[in-house]
Amino acid sequence: MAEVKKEEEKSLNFLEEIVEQDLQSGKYESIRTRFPPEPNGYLHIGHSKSICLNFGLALKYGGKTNLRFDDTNPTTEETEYVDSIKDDIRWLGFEWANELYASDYFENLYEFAVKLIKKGLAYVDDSNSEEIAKQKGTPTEAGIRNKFAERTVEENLQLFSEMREGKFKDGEKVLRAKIDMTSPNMHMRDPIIYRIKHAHHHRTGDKWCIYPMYDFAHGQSDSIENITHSICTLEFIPHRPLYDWFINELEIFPSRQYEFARLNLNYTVMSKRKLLQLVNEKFVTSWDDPRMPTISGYRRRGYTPESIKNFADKIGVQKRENLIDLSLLEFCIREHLNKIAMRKMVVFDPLKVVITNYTDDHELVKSEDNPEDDNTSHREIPFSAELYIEKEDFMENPPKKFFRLAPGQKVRLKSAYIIQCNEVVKDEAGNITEVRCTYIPESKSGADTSGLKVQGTLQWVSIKHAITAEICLYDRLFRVEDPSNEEGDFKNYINPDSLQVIKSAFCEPSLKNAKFDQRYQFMRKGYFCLDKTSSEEKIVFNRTVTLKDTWAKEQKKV
RNA sequence: UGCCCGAUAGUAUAAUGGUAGUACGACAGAUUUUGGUUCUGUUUGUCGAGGUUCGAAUCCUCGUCGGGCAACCA
Repeated sequence: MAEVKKEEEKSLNFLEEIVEQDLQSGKYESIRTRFPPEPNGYLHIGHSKSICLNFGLALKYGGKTNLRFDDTNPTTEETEYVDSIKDDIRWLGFEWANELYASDYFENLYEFAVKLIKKGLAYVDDSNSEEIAKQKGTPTEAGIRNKFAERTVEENLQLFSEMREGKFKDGEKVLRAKIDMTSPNMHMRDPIIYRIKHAHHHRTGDKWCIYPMYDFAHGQSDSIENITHSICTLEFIPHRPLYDWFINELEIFPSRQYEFARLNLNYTVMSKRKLLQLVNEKFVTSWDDPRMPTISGYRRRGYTPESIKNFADKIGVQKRENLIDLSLLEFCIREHLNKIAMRKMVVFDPLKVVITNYTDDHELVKSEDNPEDDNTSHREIPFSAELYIEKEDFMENPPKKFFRLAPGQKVRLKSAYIIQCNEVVKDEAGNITEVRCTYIPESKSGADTSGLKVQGTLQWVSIKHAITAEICLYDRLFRVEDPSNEEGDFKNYINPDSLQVIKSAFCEPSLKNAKFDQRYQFMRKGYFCLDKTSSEEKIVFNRTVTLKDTWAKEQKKV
């Protein structure tokens, strides 16, 4: 009962409302959606919003979703992108009903164009692109129709056929829909629907030298597939009258287009064109560079599909422009990783600690793999008289509320003993080279009879048992919230410190067996995963996200 | 200057003519063998002016502000 109520309280987004109405009114028995990427780049986090919407809607209401590649422009599209897109969708955990291509419909689309010509609603225009642009007018001035619009149906049929046969060069002729050159909607002013491109297509090869424009391919493809709800982003709103016009004149299945606001994330850019620049101009290493907002970038960085889907759910769906806080995405990944990550101890910037009263060679201490898990497993970690702790966890002259190690101060070494610092050793230049401590034997974790209470707990590694690894620390790629909205080139706002590499960090020995699909929390540091380049010879970790750090925040205030 | 979208805390998102709520963030506190997690509390909002109504975030009018539209791109 309580569950039902909860379900009711969760309100629908505007697309869900439309779907429910259409289902209740009997307009459709079931729905069909599609995700229509153009294979000219990798998918980014913005696409994941669209993917979750399209697949999510179908899943929720018992419909199906097609994956359809919008491949009508052979000069920018490649098979590499097709593969990466399929890979990313699968990784997110969605299954498409059919893998389709707009290019599957080239023959249908050609016939549609012929039908339009026969109805006197399309004509072949010999003007070049400058002339066409000029005749189109401006938003405030009507366009004018040129003499080619007066060609007869027979002439148009003949010329269009010759276009297909390859009798003309690129740009020599186009096919235009005959609609209204005075429309206040620029898209209705006799839009170009076919252009000549003697280019090799990634699927149809050299079969075609004319290719349909987006507006003459997308809606018709939706219609051919009986898509009931064709969901796209806001910039296609002015295309909707055209979308409906073609469907109406062609007398085909009436798919309907609905628009939502695309996702924008602060401190990043979200356009394939810009992302391609970052790759081509080597600001990042590749499309899946962990700093990239691509799905493959987030994957390599250690984000989970669950966290991204949860994020998509939390940001909601609306028609207003938005700029989402990165902190929400980070919240989503921390929330998931906190539950699943194995805890490990790693020291990035070592300071040597000598336990002067520890006489054994070493012992093994037990530590839980995940305190969030009631049935957590445990591992054994070697403890000895010579350890590394983090340099920043020691201060010779600490401020108040510094709960870490300092002369005379006690801290607990996680899962081991409480130690007290007695002596600071320096080199001739005055740099601290090691600190000498004593441990309290009765304070062993799990068997503490010392009665001591300390405020700080540190991670540590035994020097002679430690293994080393390279660690990549990532930060936001841009220094400003909205790089695309700043003056000048967005690349001027790249954060120069978006990547910091620690060549040799000291890790507890169990990380020797780190697995590619396992997520780790390096205690008090953040969440990490193995990079795809990692090998037995050289272990490489990527930082997915830091832990929340209220101490750092506190210090910033000072 | 034409047409089309949109406007609710810092950021998102609910309330569908009837108590402006939720999440993230921020701030404060409790708990803690991670300055993590968890828990509690606090803070801040209906773009403006009119109108309809017993009652308006919601309906109407006029403004204001933001975004989009003039690729042989999608």
